[in-house]
Amino acid sequence: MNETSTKYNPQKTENKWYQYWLDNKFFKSTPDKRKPYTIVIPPPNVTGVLHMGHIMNNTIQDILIRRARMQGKNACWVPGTDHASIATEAKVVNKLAEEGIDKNSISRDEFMNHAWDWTDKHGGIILEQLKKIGASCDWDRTKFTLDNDLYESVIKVFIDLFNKGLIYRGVRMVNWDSKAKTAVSDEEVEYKDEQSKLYYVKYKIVDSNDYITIATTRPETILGDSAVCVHPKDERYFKFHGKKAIIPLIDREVPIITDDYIDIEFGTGALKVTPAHDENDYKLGEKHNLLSFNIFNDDGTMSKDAILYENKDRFEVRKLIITDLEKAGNIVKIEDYTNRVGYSQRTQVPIEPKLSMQWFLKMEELVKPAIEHVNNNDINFSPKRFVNTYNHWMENIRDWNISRQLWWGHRIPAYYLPNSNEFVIAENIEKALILAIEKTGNKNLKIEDLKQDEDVLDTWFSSWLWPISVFDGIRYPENEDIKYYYPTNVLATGHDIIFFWVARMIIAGYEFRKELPFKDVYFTGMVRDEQRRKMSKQLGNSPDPLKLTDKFGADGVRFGMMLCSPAGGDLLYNESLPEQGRNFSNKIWNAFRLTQSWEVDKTIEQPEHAKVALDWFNEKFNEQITSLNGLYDTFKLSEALMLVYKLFRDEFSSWLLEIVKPDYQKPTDAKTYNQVKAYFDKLLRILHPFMPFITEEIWQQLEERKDGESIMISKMPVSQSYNTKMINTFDLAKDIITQIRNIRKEKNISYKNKLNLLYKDANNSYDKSFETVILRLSGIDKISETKEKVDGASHFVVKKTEFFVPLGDLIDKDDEIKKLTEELKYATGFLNSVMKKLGNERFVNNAPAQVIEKENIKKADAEAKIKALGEQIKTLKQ
RNA sequence: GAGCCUUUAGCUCAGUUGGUUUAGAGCACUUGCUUGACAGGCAAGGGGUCGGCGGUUCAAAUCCGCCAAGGCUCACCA
Repeated sequence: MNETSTKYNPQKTENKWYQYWLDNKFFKSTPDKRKPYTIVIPPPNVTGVLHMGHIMNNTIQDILIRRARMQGKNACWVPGTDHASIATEAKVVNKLAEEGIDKNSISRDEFMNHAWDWTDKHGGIILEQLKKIGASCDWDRTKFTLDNDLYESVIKVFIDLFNKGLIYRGVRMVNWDSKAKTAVSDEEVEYKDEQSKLYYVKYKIVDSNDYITIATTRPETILGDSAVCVHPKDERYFKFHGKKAIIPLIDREVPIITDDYIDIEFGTGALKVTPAHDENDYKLGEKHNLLSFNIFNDDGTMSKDAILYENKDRFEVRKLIITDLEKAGNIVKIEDYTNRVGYSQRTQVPIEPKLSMQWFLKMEELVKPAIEHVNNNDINFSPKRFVNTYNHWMENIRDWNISRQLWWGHRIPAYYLPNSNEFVIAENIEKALILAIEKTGNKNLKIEDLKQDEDVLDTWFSSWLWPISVFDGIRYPENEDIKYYYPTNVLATGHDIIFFWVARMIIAGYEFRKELPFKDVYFTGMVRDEQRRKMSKQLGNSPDPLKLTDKFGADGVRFGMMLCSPAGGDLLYNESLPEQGRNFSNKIWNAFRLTQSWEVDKTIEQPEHAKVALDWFNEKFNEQITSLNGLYDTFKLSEALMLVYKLFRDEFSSWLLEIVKPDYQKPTDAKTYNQVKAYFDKLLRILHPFMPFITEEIWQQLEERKDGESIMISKMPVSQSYNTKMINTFDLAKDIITQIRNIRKEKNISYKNKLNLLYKDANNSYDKSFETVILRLSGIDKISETKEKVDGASHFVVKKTEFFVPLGDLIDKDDEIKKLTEELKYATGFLNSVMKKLGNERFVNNAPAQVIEKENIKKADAEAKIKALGEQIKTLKQ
């Protein structure tokens, strides 16, 4: 009669329900009287595509937001994308290069047109992909960091910070990315250990035949040397104090200076000093007033100032100069050496320390409230340990280089006066002109005379405002949205961007709204493969998430991702995870098919076994809801899912449904049917945040639903008190059933052969509440009391009650004795461990009374069991 | 070099302020059952001296110290 497929088919339902949710505007949120629950998405790169990390991260957010919505809160999940200046610009530059267009040959405006074309073409694909996994974002609120309102917010913030004296411009040693041709922040540099060489090179001493030997890993920078430095106390070099050395190949005379920065033990104890291309050398240069030779061009080739090898790449030059130095007789030796080389996080080329003019944000004062409010738990990190990492960075914070030599981004609102380094800061050129006239007193200045700074701001300089700017709280601090939705409730993001983003959002929150940006931060781990390798395109170990959803269903994939992603821990992905999710979908589906197949006969009474089982399930359900809420509160989402999984699969399907399902081709009573349906409904609701599609599909079929009804706006079951005693009693019944099943298995007795069960209850502790359940699930005909031991019966003890299953000839005495002896051995061992405690005088004198009481109960139970087992063995042996 | 974290069954992890059976779950594995919801399901089973050593305590997977292995973050040794 039921033609529903035995397998759940996600393809048939997922798009349908997503569209239904959209059509009914269930994701939409506007301020009202309810409590808000707000999440802002960590904006993915606008031209990015969905990867496994996004699935995990956004599934977490969707779970939290769907639950909040069902709890009656006004849930608002704001989606959006990030312009990702350096990454996107690199993609556009590459694309232009493929078309034979050099970025340097076109104007800024032309480039921006290309970049916008690219963005329009590829942008937002990732948001469409998020819909496939069920993300319930309020799409009407979708933001992009280069939208006008967000752009203006960034500029406004820049001006504000400048006027507070926190932004300055200056020449500093910065991390130069010679591929993207821009400076990057300290955080954007990744250090890698690298096998390289340590070159020992001798420099001739002026007016002498003597040489001084230095050691360097970067011989190409010899051309930029302006001194040789030794430790003032290094006796080997006393003779060179005050002398000059000659740079090989270019014959430049440089002073030999002394400074206790030098490590006497390292290399030869003599250091070549290249102030323009090394942070420490730069400091030495400033201290000792050395010349600075900038020997590199912006693209990493040698500049005119290098004198030799002009326009050749720095790494090619490294080889060339070694050959030339060898020819000139200056190489003393070359050793293998492991050192750390900084790479640009975005372009993966080695970073070149370089002196350049940049804009910086002073951080020292800004971080103070951000440190305070994380450490006093106003903002709560899950897991807690990330507070350490956070503190370490915040307490050693350095000024933030916020300028980038790129075009794709928010252009720095500094306008230079004609032929001058003097500038004014203003939100647009018209206002800049007014300020410029004020500043110079020159009323003839025109807009054309002003020149805007060419640089754009670091991408993170816009992202750090995200929780505020998506609600337009920078431009309009008193608007209804920002007042209602801010602070947001929870941020779910990877711990790899704790400094880039999380810390800076907290700083911005306190600076611009005097308030935290979010109450909780849930740090996710990385998605890795089974060998703990990061997912990457090169390794080819990253599955295509959309293919996975095709294969296993979005619910299956979500289930797989969540089942073992502990907060902050890495997820070791393999395909068995979504497979388990798909299998569970089938399980739910088939439980539904089962209930659908029941025919209801309104004339029959509810049988006793169904009544007590449903009573028990009510208590069990409430107990589990209470635990579930606790897990949510502590962000233990994997455990929360596991709890729901077990509740559905074990308690509901394997126990409850097995008990209440009618006999083959028999009808069921109306009361049982309705109660089961009601619990099914409740279970679907608690499952919904994890598996939104299948729960909607079944929920819609479970009852007649009106158009516009949906599980996603139904009420989440709330925690209620529950009867622990009933739950425990049922557990004892489960024990008895398991024991009988074991006997059947051992003796190979089919369920078709009915058995009898007798119990001997000397302590009056046997609870009969679930007898009808025992009868039903263990194929027992009759349960009766006995005062005496029963011959020819299999025997077991649950709690303090002895049970006998008469088996007649099937009993093998030796087997039975062996089994009981094993049990006796365990019980005796257990009793011994209890007695050891109770026999310890100091334990009895010092331990709390309730602990001792528990031990006494254990002792009594064990003794009763041992006595019963012993007697039974004795009987058998007669 | 500094700091932080981790170490519990084959794998991934729980284990709440030390005391609810001489340690738990999921997956994997083994066995049995299954023509009446479930290309699977059900039932059961095996598997751990809680990284090592020492200490505190009546009581330690849990607290402290040392050691070992692994990981993360930060840092200017050419």
